[in-house]
Amino acid sequence: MAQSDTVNRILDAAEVLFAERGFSETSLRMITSKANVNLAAVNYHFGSKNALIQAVFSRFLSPFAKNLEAELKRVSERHTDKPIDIETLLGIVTSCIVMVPAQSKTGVSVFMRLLGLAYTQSQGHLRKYLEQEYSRAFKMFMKHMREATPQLTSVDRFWRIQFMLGTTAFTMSSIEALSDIIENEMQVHSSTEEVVKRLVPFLAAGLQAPLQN
Amino acid sequence: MAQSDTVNRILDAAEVLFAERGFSETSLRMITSKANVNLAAVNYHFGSKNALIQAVFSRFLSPFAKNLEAELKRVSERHTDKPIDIETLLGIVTSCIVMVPAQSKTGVSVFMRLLGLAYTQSQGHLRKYLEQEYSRAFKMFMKHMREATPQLTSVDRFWRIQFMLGTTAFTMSSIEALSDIIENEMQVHSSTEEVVKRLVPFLAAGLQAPLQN
DNA sequence: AATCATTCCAAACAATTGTTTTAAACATAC
DNA sequence: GTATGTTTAAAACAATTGTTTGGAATGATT
Repeated sequence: MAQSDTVNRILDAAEVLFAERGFSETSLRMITSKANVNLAAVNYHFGSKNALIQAVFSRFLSPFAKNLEAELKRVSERHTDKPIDIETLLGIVTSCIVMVPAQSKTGVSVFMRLLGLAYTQSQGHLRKYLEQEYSRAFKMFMKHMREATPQLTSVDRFWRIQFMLGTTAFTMSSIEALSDIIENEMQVHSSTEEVVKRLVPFLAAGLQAPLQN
Repeated sequence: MAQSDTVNRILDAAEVLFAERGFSETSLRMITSKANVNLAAVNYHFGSKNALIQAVFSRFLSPFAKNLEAELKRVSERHTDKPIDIETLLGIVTSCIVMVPAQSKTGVSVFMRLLGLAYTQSQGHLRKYLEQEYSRAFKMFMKHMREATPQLTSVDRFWRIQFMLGTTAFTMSSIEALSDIIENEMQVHSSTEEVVKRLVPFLAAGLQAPLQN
Protein backbone atom coordinates (compact mmCIF):
# COMPACT_ATOMS: atom_id res chain seq x y z
CA MET A 1 0.00 0.00 0.00
CA ALA A 2 1.86 3.05 -1.25
CA GLN A 3 -1.14 5.32 -0.86
CA SER A 4 -1.73 5.13 2.86
CA ASP A 5 1.99 5.31 3.49
CA THR A 6 2.29 8.63 1.70
CA VAL A 7 -0.83 9.95 3.40
CA ASN A 8 0.49 8.99 6.82
CA ARG A 9 3.94 10.38 6.15
CA ILE A 10 2.34 13.69 5.23
CA LEU A 11 0.15 13.63 8.33
CA ASP A 12 3.10 12.78 10.57
CA ALA A 13 5.25 15.58 9.19
CA ALA A 14 2.41 18.11 9.18
CA GLU A 15 1.46 17.28 12.74
CA VAL A 16 4.93 17.95 14.06
CA LEU A 17 5.52 21.08 12.00
CA PHE A 18 2.14 22.59 12.78
CA ALA A 19 2.74 21.99 16.47
CA GLU A 20 6.18 23.57 16.28
CA ARG A 21 5.40 26.58 14.11
CA GLY A 22 1.68 27.09 13.69
CA PHE A 23 -0.37 26.74 10.53
CA SER A 24 0.33 29.85 8.50
CA GLU A 25 4.01 29.66 9.30
CA THR A 26 4.29 26.13 7.96
CA SER A 27 4.43 25.85 4.17
CA LEU A 28 3.45 22.81 2.15
CA ARG A 29 7.03 22.63 0.91
CA MET A 30 8.31 22.24 4.46
CA ILE A 31 5.83 19.47 5.07
CA THR A 32 6.44 17.54 1.86
CA SER A 33 10.21 17.75 2.09
CA LYS A 34 10.14 16.55 5.70
CA ALA A 35 7.81 13.74 4.66
CA ASN A 36 9.95 12.92 1.62
CA VAL A 37 7.02 13.14 -0.77
CA ASN A 38 6.28 15.26 -3.78
CA LEU A 39 4.84 18.73 -3.28
CA ALA A 40 1.71 17.90 -5.28
CA ALA A 41 0.93 14.96 -3.03
CA VAL A 42 -0.81 17.15 -0.47
CA ASN A 43 -3.28 18.57 -2.93
CA TYR A 44 -3.71 15.19 -4.57
CA HIS A 45 -4.54 13.30 -1.38
CA PHE A 46 -6.20 16.02 0.70
CA GLY A 47 -7.39 18.61 -1.79
CA SER A 48 -6.03 21.69 -0.05
CA LYS A 49 -3.90 22.87 2.84
CA ASN A 50 -6.97 23.63 4.92
CA ALA A 51 -8.24 20.10 4.38
CA LEU A 52 -4.87 18.79 5.49
CA ILE A 53 -5.08 20.80 8.69
CA GLN A 54 -8.50 19.33 9.41
CA ALA A 55 -7.21 15.84 8.65
CA VAL A 56 -4.37 16.26 11.11
CA PHE A 57 -6.89 17.15 13.78
CA SER A 58 -9.40 14.44 13.05
CA ARG A 59 -6.68 11.78 13.12
CA PHE A 60 -6.19 12.19 16.85
CA LEU A 61 -9.40 13.92 17.83
CA SER A 62 -11.73 11.24 16.47
CA PRO A 63 -10.26 8.40 18.55
CA PHE A 64 -10.20 10.71 21.56
CA ALA A 65 -13.87 11.68 21.16
CA LYS A 66 -14.82 8.06 20.67
CA ASN A 67 -12.90 7.00 23.78
CA LEU A 68 -14.42 9.82 25.78
CA GLU A 69 -18.01 9.13 24.79
CA ALA A 70 -17.62 5.43 25.50
CA GLU A 71 -15.95 6.00 28.84
CA LEU A 72 -18.48 8.61 29.95
CA LYS A 73 -21.32 6.31 29.02
CA ARG A 74 -19.72 3.37 30.80
CA VAL A 75 -19.10 5.24 34.04
CA SER A 76 -22.43 7.04 34.10
CA GLU A 77 -24.26 3.71 33.93
CA ARG A 78 -22.74 2.89 37.29
CA HIS A 79 -23.74 6.28 38.71
CA THR A 80 -27.48 6.21 38.06
CA ASP A 81 -28.31 7.57 41.48
CA LYS A 82 -25.58 10.14 42.14
CA PRO A 83 -23.66 12.27 39.61
CA ILE A 84 -20.02 11.59 38.71
CA ASP A 85 -17.72 13.68 40.89
CA ILE A 86 -15.18 16.11 39.50
CA GLU A 87 -12.09 14.07 40.26
CA THR A 88 -13.47 11.05 38.43
CA LEU A 89 -14.57 13.23 35.54
CA LEU A 90 -11.16 14.83 35.13
CA GLY A 91 -9.60 11.41 35.49
CA ILE A 92 -11.69 10.12 32.60
CA VAL A 93 -10.64 12.95 30.34
CA THR A 94 -6.94 12.64 31.08
CA SER A 95 -6.99 8.87 30.70
CA CYS A 96 -8.71 9.21 27.32
CA ILE A 97 -6.06 11.70 26.23
CA VAL A 98 -3.31 9.36 27.33
CA MET A 99 -4.94 6.49 25.50
CA VAL A 100 -4.70 8.12 22.08
CA PRO A 101 -0.90 8.29 21.74
CA ALA A 102 -0.78 4.61 22.56
CA GLN A 103 -2.99 3.93 19.57
CA SER A 104 -1.32 6.30 17.14
CA LYS A 105 2.20 7.66 17.38
CA THR A 106 1.26 11.17 18.40
CA GLY A 107 2.88 12.33 21.63
CA VAL A 108 0.76 13.86 24.38
CA SER A 109 2.55 17.19 24.20
CA VAL A 110 2.04 17.47 20.45
CA PHE A 111 -1.60 16.56 20.98
CA MET A 112 -2.10 19.32 23.51
CA ARG A 113 -0.12 21.86 21.60
CA LEU A 114 -2.29 21.34 18.53
CA LEU A 115 -5.38 21.63 20.67
CA GLY A 116 -4.07 24.91 21.94
CA LEU A 117 -3.34 26.17 18.46
CA ALA A 118 -6.86 25.31 17.36
CA TYR A 119 -8.10 27.64 20.04
CA THR A 120 -5.75 30.55 19.66
CA GLN A 121 -5.02 30.70 15.95
CA SER A 122 -8.17 32.21 14.54
CA GLN A 123 -8.48 29.80 11.65
CA GLY A 124 -12.19 30.12 10.93
CA HIS A 125 -12.50 26.93 8.95
CA LEU A 126 -10.86 24.88 11.69
CA ARG A 127 -13.07 26.13 14.47
CA LYS A 128 -16.23 25.46 12.47
CA TYR A 129 -15.00 22.03 11.53
CA LEU A 130 -14.16 21.05 15.09
CA GLU A 131 -17.42 22.39 16.47
CA GLN A 132 -19.68 20.48 14.15
CA GLU A 133 -17.52 17.37 14.22
CA TYR A 134 -17.14 16.95 17.96
CA SER A 135 -20.07 18.83 19.42
CA ARG A 136 -21.65 15.59 20.63
CA ALA A 137 -18.70 14.53 22.79
CA PHE A 138 -18.30 18.05 24.12
CA LYS A 139 -21.97 18.38 25.07
CA MET A 140 -21.85 15.00 26.75
CA PHE A 141 -18.86 16.05 28.82
CA MET A 142 -20.50 19.36 29.69
CA LYS A 143 -23.63 17.61 30.89
CA HIS A 144 -21.68 15.61 33.46
CA MET A 145 -19.67 18.66 34.35
CA ARG A 146 -22.89 20.51 35.04
CA GLU A 147 -24.07 17.78 37.36
CA ALA A 148 -20.72 17.63 39.15
CA THR A 149 -20.63 21.38 39.89
CA PRO A 150 -24.17 22.35 40.88
CA GLN A 151 -22.91 25.24 42.97
CA LEU A 152 -21.71 27.11 39.86
CA THR A 153 -23.85 29.19 37.55
CA SER A 154 -23.70 28.03 33.95
CA VAL A 155 -21.71 31.09 32.96
CA ASP A 156 -19.15 30.61 35.71
CA ARG A 157 -18.89 26.93 34.88
CA PHE A 158 -18.33 27.67 31.21
CA TRP A 159 -15.52 30.08 31.91
CA ARG A 160 -13.82 27.91 34.51
CA ILE A 161 -13.79 24.99 32.12
CA GLN A 162 -12.19 27.24 29.54
CA PHE A 163 -9.62 28.33 32.12
CA MET A 164 -8.85 24.72 32.86
CA LEU A 165 -8.53 23.83 29.23
CA GLY A 166 -6.31 26.81 28.63
CA THR A 167 -3.99 26.01 31.49
CA THR A 168 -3.64 22.42 30.42
CA ALA A 169 -3.13 23.09 26.74
CA PHE A 170 -0.67 25.85 27.36
CA THR A 171 1.36 23.95 29.94
CA MET A 172 1.51 20.81 27.89
CA SER A 173 2.49 22.67 24.77
CA SER A 174 5.38 24.46 26.40
CA ILE A 175 6.38 21.78 28.83
CA GLU A 176 9.72 20.99 27.24
CA ALA A 177 10.89 24.59 27.15
CA LEU A 178 9.79 25.16 30.74
CA SER A 179 11.41 21.93 31.92
CA ASP A 180 14.67 23.12 30.40
CA ILE A 181 14.46 26.44 32.24
CA ILE A 182 13.73 24.86 35.59
CA GLU A 183 16.46 22.30 35.06
CA ASN A 184 18.99 25.04 34.39
CA GLU A 185 17.94 27.34 37.19
CA MET A 186 17.12 24.89 39.95
CA GLN A 187 18.84 21.66 38.96
CA VAL A 188 15.58 19.76 39.22
CA HIS A 189 14.35 17.36 36.59
CA SER A 190 10.65 17.51 35.70
CA SER A 191 8.95 14.76 33.75
CA THR A 192 5.59 15.22 32.10
CA GLU A 193 3.95 13.01 34.70
CA GLU A 194 5.31 15.12 37.53
CA VAL A 195 4.06 18.30 35.93
CA VAL A 196 0.61 16.76 35.51
CA LYS A 197 0.69 15.84 39.20
CA ARG A 198 1.35 19.47 40.01
CA LEU A 199 -1.27 20.65 37.53
CA VAL A 200 -4.24 18.66 38.81
CA PRO A 201 -4.44 20.26 42.30
CA PHE A 202 -4.10 23.66 40.70
CA LEU A 203 -7.01 22.99 38.34
CA ALA A 204 -9.21 21.36 40.96
CA ALA A 205 -8.71 24.28 43.35
CA GLY A 206 -9.44 26.81 40.62
CA LEU A 207 -12.54 24.99 39.49
CA GLN A 208 -13.94 24.91 43.00
CA ALA A 209 -12.82 28.37 44.04
CA PRO A 210 -15.36 30.49 45.92
CA LEU A 211 -17.35 32.76 43.66
CA GLN A 212 -16.70 36.47 43.60
CA ASN A 213 -19.56 38.97 43.64
CA MET B 1 3.34 67.17 11.94
CA ALA B 2 2.69 64.71 9.18
CA GLN B 3 5.30 62.29 10.47
CA SER B 4 4.03 61.34 13.87
CA ASP B 5 0.50 61.28 12.54
CA THR B 6 1.43 58.69 9.93
CA VAL B 7 3.34 56.65 12.48
CA ASN B 8 0.41 56.61 14.88
CA ARG B 9 -2.10 55.79 12.19
CA ILE B 10 0.02 52.79 11.23
CA LEU B 11 0.31 51.68 14.84
CA ASP B 12 -3.43 52.05 15.40
CA ALA B 13 -4.32 50.02 12.34
CA ALA B 14 -1.67 47.36 12.97
CA GLU B 15 -2.74 46.95 16.57
CA VAL B 16 -6.34 46.22 15.67
CA LEU B 17 -5.53 43.96 12.73
CA PHE B 18 -2.91 41.97 14.64
CA ALA B 19 -5.36 41.43 17.47
CA GLU B 20 -8.08 40.34 15.05
CA ARG B 21 -6.06 38.08 12.78
CA GLY B 22 -2.63 37.38 14.22
CA PHE B 23 0.72 38.51 12.85
CA SER B 24 1.44 36.27 9.89
CA GLU B 25 -2.14 36.54 8.69
CA THR B 26 -1.97 40.33 8.57
CA SER B 27 -0.17 41.79 5.56
CA LEU B 28 1.43 45.20 5.37
CA ARG B 29 -1.02 46.08 2.62
CA MET B 30 -3.96 45.47 4.91
CA ILE B 31 -2.38 47.68 7.54
CA THR B 32 -1.44 50.54 5.25
CA SER B 33 -4.77 50.61 3.45
CA LYS B 34 -6.65 50.63 6.75
CA ALA B 35 -4.38 53.38 8.00
CA ASN B 36 -4.73 55.31 4.71
CA VAL B 37 -0.99 55.58 4.24
CA ASN B 38 1.37 54.40 1.56
CA LEU B 39 2.68 50.86 1.62
CA ALA B 40 6.29 51.98 1.79
CA ALA B 41 5.60 54.04 4.90
CA VAL B 42 5.92 51.01 7.17
CA ASN B 43 9.40 50.15 6.00
CA TYR B 44 10.36 53.80 5.99
CA HIS B 45 9.25 54.53 9.53
CA PHE B 46 9.83 51.18 11.21
CA GLY B 47 12.33 49.39 9.00
CA SER B 48 10.54 46.05 8.79
CA LYS B 49 7.37 44.25 9.65
CA ASN B 50 8.98 42.60 12.68
CA ALA B 51 10.05 46.00 13.97
CA LEU B 52 6.47 47.20 13.53
CA ILE B 53 5.20 44.29 15.59
CA GLN B 54 7.64 45.16 18.36
CA ALA B 55 6.63 48.81 18.18
CA VAL B 56 2.98 47.90 18.57
CA PHE B 57 3.83 45.97 21.71
CA SER B 58 6.10 48.53 23.27
CA ARG B 59 3.52 51.26 22.78
CA PHE B 60 1.24 49.70 25.37
CA LEU B 61 3.64 47.45 27.24
CA SER B 62 6.00 50.22 28.23
CA PRO B 63 3.37 52.26 30.05
CA PHE B 64 2.12 49.06 31.64
CA ALA B 65 5.56 48.07 32.90
CA LYS B 66 6.11 51.59 34.17
CA ASN B 67 2.77 51.57 35.99
CA LEU B 68 3.48 48.16 37.46
CA GLU B 69 6.92 49.02 38.77
CA ALA B 70 5.67 52.25 40.30
CA GLU B 71 2.66 50.60 41.86
CA LEU B 72 4.66 47.68 43.26
CA LYS B 73 7.15 50.07 44.74
CA ARG B 74 4.43 52.27 46.19
CA VAL B 75 2.54 49.41 47.84
CA SER B 76 5.62 47.62 49.11
CA GLU B 77 6.68 50.76 50.95
CA ARG B 78 3.53 50.43 53.01
CA HIS B 79 4.25 46.74 53.66
CA THR B 80 7.69 46.98 55.17
CA ASP B 81 6.84 44.53 57.94
CA LYS B 82 4.64 41.96 56.18
CA PRO B 83 4.71 40.89 52.53
CA ILE B 84 1.99 41.85 50.02
CA ASP B 85 -0.68 39.15 49.85
CA ILE B 86 -1.62 37.41 46.63
CA GLU B 87 -4.99 39.04 46.12
CA THR B 88 -3.44 42.48 46.40
CA LEU B 89 -0.64 41.47 44.10
CA LEU B 90 -2.96 40.20 41.38
CA GLY B 91 -5.14 43.23 41.92
CA ILE B 92 -2.19 45.50 41.24
CA VAL B 93 -1.44 43.75 37.98
CA THR B 94 -4.99 43.92 36.70
CA SER B 95 -5.44 47.53 37.75
CA CYS B 96 -2.23 48.44 35.90
CA ILE B 97 -3.57 46.72 32.83
CA VAL B 98 -6.82 48.63 33.05
CA MET B 99 -4.93 51.89 33.49
CA VAL B 100 -3.16 51.71 30.15
CA PRO B 101 -6.18 52.03 27.86
CA ALA B 102 -7.18 55.16 29.72
CA GLN B 103 -3.84 56.68 28.82
CA SER B 104 -3.70 55.57 25.20
CA LYS B 105 -6.66 54.67 23.02
CA THR B 106 -6.09 50.91 23.10
CA GLY B 107 -9.05 48.94 24.42
CA VAL B 108 -8.55 46.42 27.19
CA SER B 109 -9.65 43.51 25.05
CA VAL B 110 -7.21 44.40 22.28
CA PHE B 111 -4.50 44.78 24.89
CA MET B 112 -5.18 41.37 26.38
CA ARG B 113 -5.59 39.66 23.06
CA LEU B 114 -2.21 40.93 21.92
CA LEU B 115 -0.67 39.82 25.19
CA GLY B 116 -2.08 36.36 24.64
CA LEU B 117 -0.82 36.25 21.09
CA ALA B 118 2.65 37.28 22.21
CA TYR B 119 2.73 34.26 24.48
CA THR B 120 1.11 31.66 22.27
CA GLN B 121 2.30 32.57 18.78
CA SER B 122 5.86 31.36 18.72
CA GLN B 123 7.34 34.46 17.13
CA GLY B 124 10.94 34.06 18.21
CA HIS B 125 11.93 37.66 17.73
CA LEU B 126 9.00 38.91 19.76
CA ARG B 127 9.64 36.68 22.74
CA LYS B 128 13.28 37.70 22.92
CA TYR B 129 12.40 41.35 22.56
CA LEU B 130 9.80 41.25 25.31
CA GLU B 131 12.04 39.31 27.67
CA GLN B 132 14.96 41.67 27.50
CA GLU B 133 12.80 44.76 27.39
CA TYR B 134 10.64 44.05 30.41
CA SER B 135 12.74 41.70 32.50
CA ARG B 136 13.06 44.27 35.27
CA ALA B 137 9.31 44.58 35.84
CA PHE B 138 8.92 40.83 35.64
CA LYS B 139 11.65 40.15 38.18
CA MET B 140 10.18 42.73 40.49
CA PHE B 141 6.80 41.03 40.28
CA MET B 142 8.41 37.63 40.87
CA LYS B 143 10.14 38.86 44.00
CA HIS B 144 6.84 39.86 45.60
CA MET B 145 5.28 36.66 44.38
CA ARG B 146 7.97 34.73 46.19
CA GLU B 147 7.30 36.59 49.42
CA ALA B 148 3.55 36.13 49.08
CA THR B 149 3.77 32.36 48.76
CA PRO B 150 6.34 31.24 51.35
CA GLN B 151 4.59 27.89 51.77
CA LEU B 152 5.54 26.85 48.24
CA THR B 153 8.84 25.33 47.24
CA SER B 154 10.55 27.25 44.47
CA VAL B 155 9.78 24.45 42.04
CA ASP B 156 6.10 24.44 42.89
CA ARG B 157 5.98 28.20 42.74
CA PHE B 158 7.66 28.19 39.34
CA TRP B 159 5.12 25.79 37.89
CA ARG B 160 2.12 27.46 39.41
CA ILE B 161 3.15 30.82 38.04
CA GLN B 162 3.50 29.21 34.64
CA PHE B 163 0.04 27.73 35.05
CA MET B 164 -1.24 31.18 35.86
CA LEU B 165 0.43 32.82 32.91
CA GLY B 166 -0.78 30.05 30.64
CA THR B 167 -4.35 30.38 31.77
CA THR B 168 -4.30 34.13 31.33
CA ALA B 169 -2.59 34.17 27.95
CA PHE B 170 -4.78 31.42 26.66
CA THR B 171 -8.03 32.90 27.83
CA MET B 172 -7.16 36.31 26.52
CA SER B 173 -6.10 35.11 23.12
CA SER B 174 -9.37 33.30 22.57
CA ILE B 175 -11.64 35.60 24.50
CA GLU B 176 -13.68 36.94 21.59
CA ALA B 177 -14.42 33.54 20.17
CA LEU B 178 -15.43 32.25 23.58
CA SER B 179 -17.55 35.31 24.26
CA ASP B 180 -19.39 34.66 21.00
CA ILE B 181 -20.10 31.07 22.00
CA ILE B 182 -21.42 31.97 25.41
CA GLU B 183 -23.50 34.77 23.95
CA ASN B 184 -25.12 32.39 21.49
CA GLU B 185 -25.72 29.56 23.92
CA MET B 186 -26.67 31.41 27.08
CA GLN B 187 -27.70 34.85 25.88
CA VAL B 188 -25.23 36.45 28.27
CA HIS B 189 -22.83 39.17 27.27
CA SER B 190 -19.29 38.88 28.61
CA SER B 191 -16.98 41.85 28.51
CA THR B 192 -13.26 41.44 28.95
CA GLU B 193 -13.49 43.10 32.35
CA GLU B 194 -16.02 40.54 33.52
CA VAL B 195 -13.89 37.67 32.31
CA VAL B 196 -10.91 39.06 34.21
CA LYS B 197 -13.09 39.27 37.32
CA ARG B 198 -13.88 35.60 36.94
CA LEU B 199 -10.28 34.74 36.19
CA VAL B 200 -8.70 36.23 39.29
CA PRO B 201 -10.41 34.00 41.89
CA PHE B 202 -9.61 30.99 39.76
CA LEU B 203 -5.94 31.91 39.63
CA ALA B 204 -5.72 32.84 43.29
CA ALA B 205 -7.29 29.55 44.35
CA GLY B 206 -4.99 27.57 42.08
CA LEU B 207 -1.91 29.37 43.37
CA GLN B 208 -2.81 28.61 46.97
CA ALA B 209 -4.05 25.09 46.42
CA PRO B 210 -2.83 22.51 48.94
CA LEU B 211 0.27 20.68 47.83
CA GLN B 212 0.05 17.09 46.71
CA ASN B 213 2.59 14.52 47.86
C1' DA C 1 0.98 -9.43 -21.91
C1' DA C 2 -2.30 -5.76 -22.26
C1' DT C 3 -5.39 -2.74 -19.91
C1' DC C 4 -6.75 -0.05 -16.37
C1' DA C 5 -7.05 3.27 -12.63
C1' DT C 6 -4.14 4.98 -9.22
C1' DT C 7 -0.16 7.35 -7.63
C1' DC C 8 3.88 10.06 -8.31
C1' DC C 9 6.80 13.61 -10.22
C1' DA C 10 8.92 17.79 -12.28
C1' DA C 11 7.55 21.96 -13.88
C1' DA C 12 4.84 25.85 -14.25
C1' DC C 13 1.09 28.68 -12.57
C1' DA C 14 -1.02 32.87 -10.64
C1' DA C 15 -1.33 35.32 -6.49
C1' DT C 16 0.57 37.37 -2.51
C1' DT C 17 4.21 38.45 0.41
C1' DG C 18 7.93 41.96 2.45
C1' DT C 19 11.01 45.06 0.65
C1' DT C 20 13.32 48.46 -2.47
C1' DT C 21 13.55 51.97 -5.84
C1' DT C 22 12.60 56.19 -8.34
C1' DA C 23 10.72 60.51 -8.62
C1' DA C 24 7.51 63.86 -6.95
C1' DA C 25 5.68 66.69 -3.12
C1' DC C 26 6.53 68.89 1.01
C1' DA C 27 8.38 71.63 4.75
C1' DT C 28 12.15 74.18 6.73
C1' DA C 29 16.31 76.97 6.82
C1' DC C 30 19.27 80.11 4.71
C1' DG D 1 13.56 82.29 -3.70
C1' DT D 2 16.67 78.89 -3.67
C1' DA D 3 18.58 75.02 -1.42
C1' DT D 4 18.33 71.08 1.71
C1' DG D 5 16.59 67.36 3.88
C1' DT D 6 12.31 64.73 4.88
C1' DT D 7 8.04 62.35 3.75
C1' DT D 8 4.88 60.42 0.36
C1' DA D 9 3.60 58.16 -3.86
C1' DA D 10 3.47 54.57 -7.42
C1' DA D 11 5.73 51.06 -9.40
C1' DA D 12 8.68 47.28 -9.60
C1' DC D 13 11.36 43.85 -7.15
C1' DA D 14 12.61 39.11 -5.85
C1' DA D 15 10.99 35.50 -3.06
C1' DT D 16 7.54 32.51 -1.42
C1' DT D 17 3.01 30.91 -1.22
C1' DG D 18 -0.91 27.28 -2.49
C1' DT D 19 -2.44 25.12 -6.44
C1' DT D 20 -2.66 22.96 -11.11
C1' DT D 21 -0.93 20.48 -15.00
C1' DG D 22 0.51 16.68 -18.30
C1' DG D 23 2.91 12.88 -18.51
C1' DA D 24 5.64 9.08 -16.44
C1' DA D 25 5.79 5.28 -13.25
C1' DT D 26 3.32 1.84 -10.70
C1' DG D 27 0.61 -2.06 -9.57
C1' DA D 28 -3.28 -4.78 -9.78
C1' DT D 29 -6.91 -7.11 -12.92
C1' DT D 30 -8.19 -9.32 -16.84
